[in-house]
Amino acid sequence: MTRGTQQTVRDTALELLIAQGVAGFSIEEIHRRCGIAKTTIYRYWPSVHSLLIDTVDSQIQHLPTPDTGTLRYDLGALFGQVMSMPELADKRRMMLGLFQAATDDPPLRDALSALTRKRSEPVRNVLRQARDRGDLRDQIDIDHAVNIIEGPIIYRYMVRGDTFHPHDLDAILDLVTAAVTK
Amino acid sequence: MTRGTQQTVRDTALELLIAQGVAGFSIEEIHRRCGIAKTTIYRYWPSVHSLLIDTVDSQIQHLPTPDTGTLRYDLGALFGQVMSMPELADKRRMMLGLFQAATDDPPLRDALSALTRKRSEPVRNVLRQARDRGDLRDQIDIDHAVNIIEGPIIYRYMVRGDTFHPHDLDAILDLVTAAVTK
DNA sequence: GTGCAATGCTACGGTACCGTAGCATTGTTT
DNA sequence: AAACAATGCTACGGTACCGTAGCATTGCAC
Repeated sequence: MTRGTQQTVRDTALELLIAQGVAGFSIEEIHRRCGIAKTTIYRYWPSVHSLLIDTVDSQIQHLPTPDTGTLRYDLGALFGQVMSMPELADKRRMMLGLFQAATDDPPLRDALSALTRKRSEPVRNVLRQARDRGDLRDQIDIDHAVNIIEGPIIYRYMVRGDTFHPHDLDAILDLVTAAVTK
Repeated sequence: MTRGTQQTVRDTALELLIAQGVAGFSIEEIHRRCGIAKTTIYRYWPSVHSLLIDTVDSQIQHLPTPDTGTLRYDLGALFGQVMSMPELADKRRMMLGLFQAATDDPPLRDALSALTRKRSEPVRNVLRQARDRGDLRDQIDIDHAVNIIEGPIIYRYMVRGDTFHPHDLDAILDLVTAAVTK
């Protein structure tokens, strides 16, 4: 059951990365959590580092794009969903650790860019829909617009870890929507 | 020369925190860097943790507020200065590590809030100036406005570590200024 | 120059991890 | 049941830190 073993390690590694962040990511802890022998893990991954990269890669997933007909509603639907997901506090720790570690680790940096890029795909999509409807300011750069929209929310709730009230989300989305639409 | 010793440790600790981030912050490394004996350091600080808190506190400093008469120019002056400071890449690592570590460390969290609050003080000030001139949208919340302005820039350059072009800064500031002004 | 406070040195015991070696066990295939 | 692959177990040697103890040294105060 080669496949099963590797998959168990992958799952446990992800669980650990979410729970403890990069700092707590170790082969010994993965072993403790899933029982698979340290030596077995080393037979499939040459180092902790390679397993970390692998784990980050496995996180990349496709997210659906809402299409309510209005940018503001699309964004509300999108972030409302994200901000209410259960493991948010844990993913926060994970992401901060990853960003930090990626500073001097090019492979991790690449894996992480792919992850964040994929994660912001729906925002890019709803902006394209808005542009196609003619709702965006002229000549606006989509990447900048994505940045304006995600930035305040991510910085506030993911980086600083401030408490979240739906009212705040609405206020922020009102403002950033105003910034990019006609 | 009690004072001198403690100050040397503080300075070295800060230098190390900037260079290596929280992960590389250790008493032994501070000793290696400044020559002051490990035991002496432990005579003044009971643990690594307390020295870390102390070091973060010592980072808090007052920043000047520009007053050009226009919000957009004030912001340009402010962030132009910040984005061109020499140790930016290193402070990036430091801040990310601190935010992460603060997640489950209340004293550190408090020290860090004070630091980020102080750091955003000039932004709050130029927004107040703009409001007093009557340039802001009505009933806008200053804290939200600060968040809208800093968020995109900090997320992009500090968190993700993307390369920085002055042109991008201008584009972002144009958009966020539009979001908060009449 | 004597005495006392500050600082330094060395050596611990403890913890947690890395990555590897050698051998034992399990379980599937045939 | 024999053979083989996958997995597990135990024990290493190595590294880097923590925080403490005991004693040696320095250097300023008087």
